[in-house]
Amino acid sequence: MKAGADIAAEADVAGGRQDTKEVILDAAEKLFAEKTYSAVSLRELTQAAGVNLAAVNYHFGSKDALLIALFRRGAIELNRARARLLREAEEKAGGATPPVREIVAALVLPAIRYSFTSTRLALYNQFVAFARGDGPAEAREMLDKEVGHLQRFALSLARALPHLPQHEVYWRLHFAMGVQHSLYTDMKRLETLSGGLCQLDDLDAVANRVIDFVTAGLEAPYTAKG
Amino acid sequence: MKAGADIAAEADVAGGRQDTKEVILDAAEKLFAEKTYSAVSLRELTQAAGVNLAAVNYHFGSKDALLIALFRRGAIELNRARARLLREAEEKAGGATPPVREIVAALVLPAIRYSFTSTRLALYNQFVAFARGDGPAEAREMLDKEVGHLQRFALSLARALPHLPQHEVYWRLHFAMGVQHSLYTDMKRLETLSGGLCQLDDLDAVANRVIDFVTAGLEAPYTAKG
DNA sequence: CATTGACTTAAACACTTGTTTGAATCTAGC
DNA sequence: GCTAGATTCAAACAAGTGTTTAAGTCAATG
Repeated sequence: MKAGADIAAEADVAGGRQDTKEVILDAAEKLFAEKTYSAVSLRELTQAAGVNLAAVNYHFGSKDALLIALFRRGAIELNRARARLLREAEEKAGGATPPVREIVAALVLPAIRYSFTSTRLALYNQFVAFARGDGPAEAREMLDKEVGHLQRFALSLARALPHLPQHEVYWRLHFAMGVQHSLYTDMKRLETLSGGLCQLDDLDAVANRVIDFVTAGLEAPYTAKG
Repeated sequence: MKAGADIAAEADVAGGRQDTKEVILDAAEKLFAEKTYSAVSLRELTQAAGVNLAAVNYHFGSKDALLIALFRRGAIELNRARARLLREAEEKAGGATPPVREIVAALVLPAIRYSFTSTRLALYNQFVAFARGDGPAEAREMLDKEVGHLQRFALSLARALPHLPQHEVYWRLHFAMGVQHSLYTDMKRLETLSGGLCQLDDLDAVANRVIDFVTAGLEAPYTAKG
């Protein structure tokens, strides 16, 4: 049985090999993003991580549990960063509503940072498919909690865009998430489309681009039908 | 050996059972979208399609070849529809450049239609992962050809948005594709986020929403850095 | 130093995977 | 009506899957 894994986390960091649990998570993050959760075998995964085959089942219980732990690690960090930025923007605005552009920045910046430093976000869709499919109820609950975090942004945007009906705000927030997704899926397509002209190199430039696009989309005039 | 499969395609349509090849493609389209290419076994797939286990290998050669054929069927139809709409918009504009909004409509409308009638588009990301991963060169070539079709839209948009440098046009076209993707991935999130308020029910309304958002994003002022 | 408990390891387990086979069935064409 | 070729079918195949086991290693504790 395991026990002190959490306490003795940073056992021999300088020694070269970090905590096994985290080594596995890192390797899984990379491989699941490159291929697919179900396309990556535990043998391939553990070999890439440099750990024994049984390590995954020992430390996480099962392959499914590994995916859940992996998603949890990423979701917590991401939502924490988003919430902090949104709070800062709200404080800066005093009692008033922050401008749309700053709400968008709070929503989008953490994800953009991840796009530059890791493949962490790329497995979101994988996890959704897993959760909706055969995945356990625990996975579905995590997705629901994820939605809960987005509600704060929906609220803020609704206040900043009073000319829009509530459901339109939801739709446009959804589209904004789609733009965000485009940063860690299909980047290859953009690179070949642009002949190598467009790449994830300058974080500030990319961030500005995304924020410009999304802000304009959110602020677009509302053309109700007939 | 097979031979007359293509000619005798519509053998007994009225009899109840359509061509086996297409029954398999339809079932695969549905299942691959719901779960994942590698998460769907041939046994599950053939059972859902009501055909024998060996039918896939007989008609397509392998599971991989089935995925490729599936993607090809969808890509051809989609690109054909897009190209037609773009051509019509250009003809309507005479020699001049069509307005951004109509270019966007040509790009987006066919995909939106598919989102309402089938799960066809949902496997795009799956296919990308497959092609970049262990997939055969044939798959990668298909993706490149896909990019080629997008070039026509990049060109049209560049003409309609002369104030933007070329690479910025590419980026924004990329974002537009991201918005499009949001229609067939994560719709569940939007539904729970909005408490069931937002759904894929009224095609024209959704189309207008998407076109409004994307057009505004594309036409956003260009804020070059430094 | 011996012992405990967390961790690692190699081997085996039961099971599912995609694919192949060879016989059975069906369908035109002479 | 019979033959030839396309299609279907049940059964088997080899390879790979996630998981479990039991022996082994190691560091800290008493």
